Amino acid sequence: MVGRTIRQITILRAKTCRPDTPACLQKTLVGRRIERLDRRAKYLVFNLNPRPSETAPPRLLAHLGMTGRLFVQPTDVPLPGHTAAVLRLDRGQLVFQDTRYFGRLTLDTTPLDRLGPEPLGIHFTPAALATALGSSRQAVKVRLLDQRAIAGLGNIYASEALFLARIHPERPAGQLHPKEIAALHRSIQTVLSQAITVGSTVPLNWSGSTKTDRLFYYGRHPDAPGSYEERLRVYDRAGAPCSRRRCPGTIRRILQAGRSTFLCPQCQSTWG
DNA sequence: CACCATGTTCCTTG
DNA sequence: CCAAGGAACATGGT
Repeated sequence: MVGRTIRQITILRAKTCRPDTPACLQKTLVGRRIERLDRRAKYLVFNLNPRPSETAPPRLLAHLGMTGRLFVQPTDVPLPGHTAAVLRLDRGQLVFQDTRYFGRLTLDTTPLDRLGPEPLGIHFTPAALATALGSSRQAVKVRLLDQRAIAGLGNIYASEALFLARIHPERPAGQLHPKEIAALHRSIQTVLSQAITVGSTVPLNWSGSTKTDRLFYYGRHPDAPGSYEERLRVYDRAGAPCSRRRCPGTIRRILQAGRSTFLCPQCQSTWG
């Protein structure tokens, strides 16, 4: 997409670009060239070329929410159901499809200012994690989902990281011992790195009959059952035996801040 | 029919 | 100040 110019914009769901308006996006983006793509937390950042009078180049933020998909397709291919927005380019069109409309496509970049450190960035050290956890009495799992503490960790990988670190999700965040913080730090990086590796090995193929799409799945992959499955150890595995060697535990599901948490009560201890 | 869902922000209440 | 809970966004799978 880098180097292409936005020729036309169609917003089919006005709320997708809030707090902006479709007209604002139209005015700001049409005729603009995409100079660079960045990622910050779960935001995809489109850096656009500035106009002569402008000091700062505008940035377009995309967040996929839970069901969003972003892809380029030829202009003569019909739009899929639940298409929220279309950016027509020099060649092809960028489609933002979002079944549940939790996603965003906006010029409002203020969410970036509130984000904590990137878990795979150089600033994310055990000390940085200790700072992020602070002296909070909040459950560590809930804390890990706070994007101001750590940027880009979601519900699945929060459970996975705590399982790998053998830390009970309900432990108060501020009461973890230095060794546990070090283990959690390592586990977060391991879980995310492995997920990225798995994702990057899934072949991308838009042509022909296969719909292999490099998306992440926690259940069976729709086209390749078993072969490209993510290997999640606890998430969505309530009732299954713990995958840790010689652990007799059973994976349990609990609710924290309205979200599902999965854990093994046997090997994730409640008391450091 | 009921309940659940990979996310984030904002608001109210205690 | 902190923490918890609900709402909002809205659809589809089981």
